[in-house]
Amino acid sequence: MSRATSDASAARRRHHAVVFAALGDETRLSLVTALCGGEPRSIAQLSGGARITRQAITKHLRVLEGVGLVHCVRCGRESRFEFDPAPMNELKEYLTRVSAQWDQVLSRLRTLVEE
Amino acid sequence: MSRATSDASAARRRHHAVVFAALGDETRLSLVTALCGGEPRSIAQLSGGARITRQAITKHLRVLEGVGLVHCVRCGRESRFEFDPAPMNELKEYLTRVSAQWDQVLSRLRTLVEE
DNA sequence: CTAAACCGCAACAAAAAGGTTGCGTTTCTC
DNA sequence: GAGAAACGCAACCTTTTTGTTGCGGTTTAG
Repeated sequence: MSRATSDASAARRRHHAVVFAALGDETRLSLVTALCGGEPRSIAQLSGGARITRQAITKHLRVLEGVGLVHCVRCGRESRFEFDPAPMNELKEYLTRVSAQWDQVLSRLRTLVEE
Repeated sequence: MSRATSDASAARRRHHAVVFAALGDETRLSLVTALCGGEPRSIAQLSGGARITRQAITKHLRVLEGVGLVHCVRCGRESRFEFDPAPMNELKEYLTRVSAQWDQVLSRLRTLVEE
């Protein structure tokens, strides 16, 4: 494997890691759940009912925005956040690749045993 | 939704969050990549070539083990770690559910526009 | 116009994560 | 049996993350 290729795969891995990390928090996962229902929601709406402050919710939203899981549209005095599925699809592809590789390992093992 | 149901979904979300968090680190993602290739590897093997200490690698492996992504078998004087795909499959299902929900949102939106 | 709603920024504190070092134990190897 | 290899445990440090509070700036509603 060339240097450029390994650099590229390292960069891809790093990117996957930050997206995984963004989803690696219960509060942020709740926000994703709330937003993937369809309607964009303001910060006030999203922090209503939460047991942490609006500022904390805002920080979590900025983390999600940072990896592209949501994007923000300023609308008058409120900031509306909307879900974006693209990063999740990347993760799904990654998980699928790993699973496929593992299945291949298992089938090779089975073949070996049968011989 | 009943109280028991919302508790259960909260617990499920919490579980997903910790698995996501386990994958949300570049070093741990490298370890997963190394282990899903098939052969179980010892800590010494996995930390050989890394630029961090064996102890740091050990901690990361314990995190992965904590969410079931790998399991450890003591083999003489060495601890061999092996990949386990189950938690990744759970995440894949979760991502699929969210994507499906989002697609439904989009198709509803399209129907609304066409009317 | 005034008050309230919605939000951003910055400073701070507490907790968790990531990493290192030192040391002791068990297990091979010669 | 002695030394080396592989590992676990625990203390410690540093950085990042998570959350709060206070304040000021817009935008909306009455």
